[in-house]
Amino acid sequence: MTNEDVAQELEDIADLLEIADANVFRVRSFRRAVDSIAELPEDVAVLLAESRLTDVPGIGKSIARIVEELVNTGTSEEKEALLAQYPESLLEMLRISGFGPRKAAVVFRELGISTVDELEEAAAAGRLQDLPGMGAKTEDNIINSIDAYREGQQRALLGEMLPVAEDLVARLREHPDVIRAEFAGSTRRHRETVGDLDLLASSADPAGVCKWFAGLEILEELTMAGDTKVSGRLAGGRQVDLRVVAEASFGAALQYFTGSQQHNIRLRERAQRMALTVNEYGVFKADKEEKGDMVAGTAEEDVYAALDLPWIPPELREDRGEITAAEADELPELIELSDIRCDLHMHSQYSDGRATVEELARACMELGYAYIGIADHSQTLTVANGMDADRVRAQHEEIAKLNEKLKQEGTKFRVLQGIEADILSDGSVDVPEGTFELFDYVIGALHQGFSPDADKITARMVAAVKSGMIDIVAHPTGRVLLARQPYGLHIDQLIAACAEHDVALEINASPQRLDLDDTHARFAVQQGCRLSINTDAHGPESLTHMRYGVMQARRGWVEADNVINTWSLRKLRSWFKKRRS
DNA sequence: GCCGTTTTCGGCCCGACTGTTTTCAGTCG
Repeated sequence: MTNEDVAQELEDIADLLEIADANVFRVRSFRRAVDSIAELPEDVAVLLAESRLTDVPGIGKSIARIVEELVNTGTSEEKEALLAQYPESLLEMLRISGFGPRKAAVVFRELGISTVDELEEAAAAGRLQDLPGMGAKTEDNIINSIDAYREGQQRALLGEMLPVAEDLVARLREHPDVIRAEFAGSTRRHRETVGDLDLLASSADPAGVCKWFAGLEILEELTMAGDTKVSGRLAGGRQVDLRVVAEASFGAALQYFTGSQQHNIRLRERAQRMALTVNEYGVFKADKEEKGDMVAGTAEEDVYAALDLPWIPPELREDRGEITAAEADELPELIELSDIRCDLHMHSQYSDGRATVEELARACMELGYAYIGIADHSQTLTVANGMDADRVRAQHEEIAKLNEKLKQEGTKFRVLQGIEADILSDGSVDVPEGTFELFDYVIGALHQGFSPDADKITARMVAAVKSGMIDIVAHPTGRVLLARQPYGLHIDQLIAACAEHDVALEINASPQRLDLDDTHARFAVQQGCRLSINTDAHGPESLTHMRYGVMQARRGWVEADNVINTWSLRKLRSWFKKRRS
């Protein structure tokens, strides 16, 4: 059972407990455990075997016992007992916006409704309006929400939503009554996927701005329209929320709406201990004499300062120890896009890229890089026009000529020759016979023969790492966001091997991959691995995806020196050389 | 159910909006 499976089972229990009207704090505990397990870099089974599970924040004896039961038997008594009272199909109903556990319990108890289809039918037939707390309007909303749900309300890629958020913020800023505007939420935290867009503005006339925004033609549907808050849906069903506050509260509101929810809960608990209270309008005194006195609110930095903390970068605000680190003044100095001096994984026309080597080089000079590496596919990957030995030699000559030309032009920009070599089913590396010496470096990658057997895949990759043939492991888990699960892989073993043999792990910056993810990147650095952030571009236009790779690295607490792309060409070359000797 | 620089018991973040209510519960973030 994977961590994801365990988290799902615990979430089911939390949902069922809520339907069963259990203690709200008990439910909250389960939800906290779900989050903790979902983002664990290590396998729960490993933690369990080493009795380290209760070290995880939010997991105590009871939940640890349930996890143990799940890992050993695939189910738990807790869940079975709940399923004896409520059918599992009720859980799907909770996905319907505006329809929660209370209403689910009522329709099941009163009318025996247990599926989304039955719910829709009952709402359409007007059978819900006699139930307590429901009326004709409720039925309309349920029908609309079920439509939206069926449209497929899955999360969207950050790479798709960030440009939309940037555009909407620009439009807000053009409004004459808007003082400041930003996007917040998971978009500002640069999460790899985004559920909805959270926008924030300050104004002396919040109601006027809300009214204007509610009338924008890009909102295909309006779901909520108050004097300080507007919610609607974009084409395609994506939800957008706008909040408008007074300028004096902008910093507090930005902090609040950036989240994450767990991070905010930790902050507020801390505020309570300091006799303060935090909400989206500011930080206020909570003790009797001065109750309500405002301490901070205009700037986000001031909110943290009022809580005796340095400002915490949004990417870290996930309740993963950032508040403790901030307290001790031990926040990482996160890598920035401007630290990146090269991109080492891109494809030219020598395999499946659209541009020539020179076009890629010129585009990267424009981006301000000091050098790049071309890494075309190897011969086994015929579908991607992988290079055989002859083509490797031809490319080698072309790159040498280009470097000579660049030298003549007086620039120090240089092009390295790498290769994205397939790691074959026996763990050998597909570098064409007699060409190994030509390459400045080799990237190892898995593209075919995905076995369902995690042990096999792991052994194959570890063998390649141990062979001394590869310098970087490309997109280590093989996942494609919202499309393909990672191949089964014991990533802790791969990370251990990379640390031991000084092989870098890639953070593939393609918005569809972002592989490694944030928690694995952090774990890899903790284990002593180097990382390499690369775009895997197949044309010049996707070279700018580098920013998404850097965002993911920042979420993984990664500093510039952990990433080989921040090194000078001289330093990187000597590292490659040392690895070969 | 979890947790501890007031605590091993007694707390647990905070507010907007909606729809159904005559003062508030449910849902959401």
